[in-house]
Amino acid sequence: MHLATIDESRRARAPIPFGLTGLIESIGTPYNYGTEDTVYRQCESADHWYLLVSGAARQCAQISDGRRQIMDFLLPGDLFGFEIAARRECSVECVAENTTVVRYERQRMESLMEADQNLARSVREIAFGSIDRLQSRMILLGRSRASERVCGFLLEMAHRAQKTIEGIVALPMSRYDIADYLAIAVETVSRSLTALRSEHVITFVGARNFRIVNREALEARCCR
Amino acid sequence: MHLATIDESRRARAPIPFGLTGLIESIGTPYNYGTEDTVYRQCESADHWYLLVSGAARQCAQISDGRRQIMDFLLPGDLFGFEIAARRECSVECVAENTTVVRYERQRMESLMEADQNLARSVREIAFGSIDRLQSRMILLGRSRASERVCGFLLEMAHRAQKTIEGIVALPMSRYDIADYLAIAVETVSRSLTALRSEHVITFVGARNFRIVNREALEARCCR
DNA sequence: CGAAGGCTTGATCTCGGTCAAGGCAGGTGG
DNA sequence: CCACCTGCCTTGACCGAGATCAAGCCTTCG
Repeated sequence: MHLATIDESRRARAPIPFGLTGLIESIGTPYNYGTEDTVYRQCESADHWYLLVSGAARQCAQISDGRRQIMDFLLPGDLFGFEIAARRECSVECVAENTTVVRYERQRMESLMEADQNLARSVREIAFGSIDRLQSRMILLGRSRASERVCGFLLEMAHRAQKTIEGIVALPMSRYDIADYLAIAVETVSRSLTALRSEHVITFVGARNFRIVNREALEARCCR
Repeated sequence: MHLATIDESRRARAPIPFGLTGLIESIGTPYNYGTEDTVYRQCESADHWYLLVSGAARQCAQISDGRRQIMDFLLPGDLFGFEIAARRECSVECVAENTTVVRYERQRMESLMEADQNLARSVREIAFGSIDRLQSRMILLGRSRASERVCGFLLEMAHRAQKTIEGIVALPMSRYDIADYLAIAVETVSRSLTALRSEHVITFVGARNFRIVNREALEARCCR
């Protein structure tokens, strides 16, 4: 039931959240990136907020042992970069070609929120929504098997992604990214996907596109 | 470095956050609970915010397989219960005798925030702070060994707890609660604690109180 | 005193991490 | 056009951390 929560709150804010549409031109600055480009790095000063408009990115933290944890994948409509601290906790790197983000000065947003109660409430709700999603993800990381995480991930992507022709869902990120998002090994991701394919739950169109063949089976495998 | 983040943001908001001190009398209603009492349950309607004043509580979600995940332990000064959804995602149950919370009507807080920019900003910062802490916890759950989790937990408790005489730190919650918080088995919690004790990193005063003997060793074991 | 719940310890088993290798597709240079 | 390389993905074999099962201990409470 919590995986559903992820999707609902996600869907609610995509593709472009609240009244930001009008703000994009007025106070935001658009930027364009390619694959593997960095929007910002861990420990840089955190004085901007961002809105991802097109493409995809990953938000990740480097662990001291060299591995990394991907906190979230950022898709069109996602607002990100509002740390409370002065420094970035995570870096944000693009995973898709031609990724566009709009950047807003934090100070300016602050004063804008003072003036505009609707904006203030929207931002608050986005923050609370993030908390809900993070809690759901905590359950996923804490209390589920590797194969369940993969199923949950596929359902999440299917729900968030703009559906293309015939229900084909794109996976813009690599298997390595998926592994670091779900906190399991690449090999395990691969094995889980192979299992789902050989049991006709999903099919693949190349390595980076899939289609759900048996949604019931997929859902049954994710919540345990 | 992320475990440190947990502590910092935590300390910043305890014992009583921002200007709520004045609000407690004016618009909040105090409630008193005993051990195992429920403040609210999963799926109840979510139209109040709460401030924990004394005692301790756990915020937890029930998983379909019967297990549970404890999202957070609530200690004095913690504000909780701001779901975006209409229904509670988690239940909150007290773990200590004589736990006091103050309840605020959400509607009333909303309108108060419209009037008081400082309050609005404070709430926003609390929310962003929660996000930071949740992300740190995600790293903990995703990318660390069982023994590291236990060490991190002890350090967190030592930092949050009001220090009693001679650096003795109370663990108000049971081993089962700790296990569900760290997403490991009770037996593993017990074994890790035993190991730390037999290596003279900590000592116990009864089962529910401990003292850090060798802080360096404890810190070295948690961040990997 | 006995019962119950919390805590600890031991024995066993299993999921998934790690190591190793091979397949496949796209890009580059001869 | 083919050979080669490189990066990504998949598959297999093995092993270990930790879950699970089982049992005993200690404290508290009726």
